Amino acid sequence: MIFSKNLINWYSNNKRNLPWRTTTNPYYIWLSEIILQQTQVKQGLPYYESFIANYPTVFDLANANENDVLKLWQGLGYYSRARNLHASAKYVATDLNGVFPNTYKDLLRLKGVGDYTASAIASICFNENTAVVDGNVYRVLSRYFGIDTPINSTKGQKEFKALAQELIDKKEPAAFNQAIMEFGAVQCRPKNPQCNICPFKDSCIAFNKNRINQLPVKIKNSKAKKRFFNFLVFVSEDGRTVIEKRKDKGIWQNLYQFPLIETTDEAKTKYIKERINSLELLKDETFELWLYNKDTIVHKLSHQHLHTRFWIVQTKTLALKGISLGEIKNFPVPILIGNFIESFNFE
DNA sequence: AAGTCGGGGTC
DNA sequence: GACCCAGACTT
Repeated sequence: MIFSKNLINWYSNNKRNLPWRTTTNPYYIWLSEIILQQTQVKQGLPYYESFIANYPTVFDLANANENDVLKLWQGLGYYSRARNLHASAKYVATDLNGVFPNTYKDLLRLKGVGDYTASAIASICFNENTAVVDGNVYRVLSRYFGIDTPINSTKGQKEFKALAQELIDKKEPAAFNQAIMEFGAVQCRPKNPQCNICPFKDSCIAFNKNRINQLPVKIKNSKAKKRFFNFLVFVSEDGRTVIEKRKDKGIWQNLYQFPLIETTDEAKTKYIKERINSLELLKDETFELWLYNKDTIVHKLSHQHLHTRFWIVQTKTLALKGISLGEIKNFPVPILIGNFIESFNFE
């Protein structure tokens, strides 16, 4: 198909120089694809570099502690990716003797690897004829072919996957897949696409019907909910504080945080004081309480707005537990906590 | 089929 | 504010 040939041609002339494009080693390609899920290249790039530097082989990653893997992932978000990455590394290292699955079908068995990622690895590493459909592909195809089916509907997913599979260059699946994604990322962008210099503008339906800014169609998602977080930052005279691991399902699973009091609305100082008094941690210890951030920090996630306050709790000593202030930097924490630690400047 | 899971960036 | 990003998984 001429469209596919032109796309590959465009790619060979315009592709960015990226580190994972110099290898077909499935470990590195897999690593890059997991990191790049719902993540722009610019944001993922330094994480890719640090992962291959710290874990040059799948065995290194498999032998790591989950805490260390999460620490390296800190700030990238969607932390289930890191947990699944670690679990899959163990699976490949132990059950498969370090040899990656080499087909789309078998790759799908890895935790954290879905249709897109299995297609990407299978095509890039093993020349399998499986089309990738990511956000870029949805955009390029919906515009070029003028397709109105919502891309986040079941019907849309099937339709675009089938179309991409029809278009893929069977002799160069790796080049085609990367070409269509790169084209979407660099030229056929969500906002202000470069239609004026586009090699496909004569045949692009959206461009010729002046519908570029209407496509792709996407079903709107629900609004973010408000939550109110009160973190208790204990600081004892002997330089210790308290952190805890988030065990529950939900955001930030297996990351660490200061003891949290979640309320249904902006908490009053009196209420926080009462809650601290009821903690076993302090026994009969007296404490001084002050609010660190006068302005509530609103940390925005995709589906939640976290109205956050950091309460400093100064005491003489802490009953058992706790860590020294300097140790905090070894634990993986959400960026919300990390930013506080940096500004508070422990020790 | 609808929700959930982050953080950074653009407009 | 709304929307997007080399999506996957759970309910």
